[in-house]
This record gives sequence, structure tokens and C-alpha cells, in this order.
Amino acid sequence: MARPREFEPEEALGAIMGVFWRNGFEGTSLQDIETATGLNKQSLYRIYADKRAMYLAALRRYDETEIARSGETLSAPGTPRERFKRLFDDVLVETAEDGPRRGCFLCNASIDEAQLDDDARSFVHAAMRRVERKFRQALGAGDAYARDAKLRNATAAKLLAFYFGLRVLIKANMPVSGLKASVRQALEEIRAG
Amino acid sequence: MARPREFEPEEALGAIMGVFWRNGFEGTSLQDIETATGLNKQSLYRIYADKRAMYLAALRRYDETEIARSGETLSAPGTPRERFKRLFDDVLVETAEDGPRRGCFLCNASIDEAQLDDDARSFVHAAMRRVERKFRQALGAGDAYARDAKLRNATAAKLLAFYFGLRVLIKANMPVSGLKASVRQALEEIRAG
DNA sequence: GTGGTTACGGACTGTTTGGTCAACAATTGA
DNA sequence: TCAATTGTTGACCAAACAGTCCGTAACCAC
Repeated sequence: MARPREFEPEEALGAIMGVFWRNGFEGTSLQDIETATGLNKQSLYRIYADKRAMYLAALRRYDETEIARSGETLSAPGTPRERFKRLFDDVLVETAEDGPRRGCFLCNASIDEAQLDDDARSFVHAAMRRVERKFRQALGAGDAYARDAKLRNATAAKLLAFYFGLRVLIKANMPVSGLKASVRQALEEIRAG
Repeated sequence: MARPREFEPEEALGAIMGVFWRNGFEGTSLQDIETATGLNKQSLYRIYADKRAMYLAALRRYDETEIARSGETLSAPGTPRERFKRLFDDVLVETAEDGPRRGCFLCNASIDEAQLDDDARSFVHAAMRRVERKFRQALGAGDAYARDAKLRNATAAKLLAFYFGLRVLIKANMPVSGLKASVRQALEEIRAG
């Protein structure tokens, strides 16, 4: 009894995520979102209350796709060092592509945060803590870390900072050779076994 | 033959730096700058061509003050580990203050970069590379690093990523205990001597 | 067909944006 | 006193912004 939706809201959300990821909150206009999704304002506003709701949904989508994928990378079989090598190599792939580098959406959002509402802020915060927990679990596969919880947590915290910093340096277009060297060094410091 | 300036442009620049640092480029309106400096648009536009020029000047000022101060912290006497301990402890001071955390202006700017012009982008890039060089020099005081240039460069690159990541995590309001643990871990990995 | 739902395009709102201009007061050196 | 420069105030601009509304066409179930 009603005309069916002609577009896929899930696809649209993917496009919304992409444009917010690349340009940030203030840097993205509704016009940008219209062209990215191929929809017009009216259709967008039927799904989302306002621009902030779109941004929050984009963050959620990032968490469900990109962050989740990193989580799988980290939990796949292997020693801690092998696991983090896979993660960091994945991140370095962006340096081989050309065009502007998007960095990490969580990271970008936390720096945009002056402009964000409490919902978005606390979501970013919670997502980062989930990433930290994944790091701890990934280390847990190593004997040295399984035995020493304090070492495991400190190492996870250190790797978390390294990880976000790496993504910032990638976004800032720092030379790839240095980035790769930093990854090699960080991996070497992970205890074998 | 002319009326003298009634305000100090250097003071105004300090205020401009502060507001851009806190709110980013897009997040700062000229109105914000007027209230921060206590000047009105006309006086501002007599000094700067436009808003982008103000932002670039703010970045330069940040480099000359904050980054320079970090450089001095790193070059003061001590082993590499002592030097970086001072640097990281300085950074952690922000977590003890209340109010919104500003993070690292360079870092923030490099994430704002979608909105920035080439001048600002390349300035940020160059400043980051200068920081990296300072890190290398700071490591040079240690025997292990003085002997092994490759190790020194890789460690400097790793510490650079850790440093920026730490500042992002601080800005994202991550719990202080984890941040301190990450610093302790990063310092422990610096070879003694 | 009819009625209900959806999408689209365009017009429109009110606000804010960066940036300009004009008028006037204040202060200096000549 | 005169000219030159500086600061302040306020008006002003065109553009962009988020968000709303309306008319129309498409689509489906009944």
C-alpha cells in the first residue's frame, strides 16, 4: 500500500561514513552528504533527525565495520607479535594508495570533539576503550603477557598510543620509510612466544 | 606623525593561537578571535590578510613556543630515558588540569588538514619532521643509540608515533592510569646508558 | 480506480560565515 | 594647526549553512 524505498539506507550510511571520515563534522556540509549518498535532504531527514545524528550513525558504522575488522585481525591465530604485525601492515596499506589519507575516524573524531555533542564524544571514548581491550586480549596469547597482567596492560596501553600516533603520522603524510621503521621497532619490542 | 598601536600584536597572536588550538580552524569563527584577542575585525585584518593567515601565524607561534620548549626539555642533560621521561611527564600535566584538553596543536592541525591550504599543511609536516629530528638527537646521548644509527632512527620514529598517540588519547579523555602505564612502558623500552 | 507512502526538486527560512566599507575619535610629528 | 596613522563602532555584503515546506510524480495494496 506504499511506495517502497528506492535506495538502501545501509548503502547511504556507508557513503555518509566516508564523507564524514574524510572531511570531519564541520568540514562536511549537507550538500556534500547529498552528493555522496545520491539522496536529497528530505530523504536524509526522514532517516536522521539532524546532521549530528548522521555523524553519530557514521561513527557507529565505522565501529561496526572498520574497528570490527581490526578486531578480527587481532584475534586471528598467531603470537602477539604476528597479530600486531598484521594489524599494522593493514594500516600501512593506506600509505601505498594515493589521494588524501583519511587516517582513523575515531582519532579524527576525538580531535573534532570540540564541535561534537556528548553522545558522539562518549561513543568515541567507549570505542577507544574497546580497542584497548582488544589489544590486551591480543597480547594474552603470549606466555610472557598471560603470566603478567600488569605488563600486558601497560604494553596494550603503549601499543594503543603507538597505533593512534601511527595513524596520525600517516594522515600527516610523513615519509613511509620512517613509518615502516617505527612499526618494525614497535613489533620487536613485543615479547616473543 | 602617526597614532601608535594601542595593543601588542604579539599578545594578540598568543590569544589567536589559543583559540585555534582549542577549537580548530573551522571551529573558530572570527567572532571567537575578536573576543579572544579583545580586538575587532578591522584591527585584525590590518595585520593579517585573512583567516588562513591568522591560522598559519598561530601554527608558527605554536612551533616557536610550545615545540621549542619541548625541544629544550629533550636536549637538557641526561640519559635518553631521563630526557623522554621529562617530556612525557610534561605532557601528562594536562591530564591533571581540568577543563577541555587541547591536545597537540600540530596533531590537531594535521587532522584538520582537509580544510587547510597547502602552506599550513606543509608547515605542519615540516614541524613534525623537526620534532622527529629532535627525538633522534635526544637518543644520541645513549651509547646504544650513538653506536647504532638504524636503531636510533627506528626508535625515534616509534617514540614519535607514541608521543602523538599519547596526546590524542589525552585529548580523548582516556583514563590517566592507562596513560601513565603506557608512558612507563615506553620509557622502559628505551635502552639505558 | 482510490488512498497511503515515498522520492524528488525547488523554493524558502533565519542564521552565521568571512570579509569590506564608511565615519569618527584619538594620538602623534611636523 | 595640519596631515597622517590608528582604533572603534556599526552597517553592510554575498555566500553558505542547517533545516523546513510544498507541489508533483512514482509506486504499491486494496
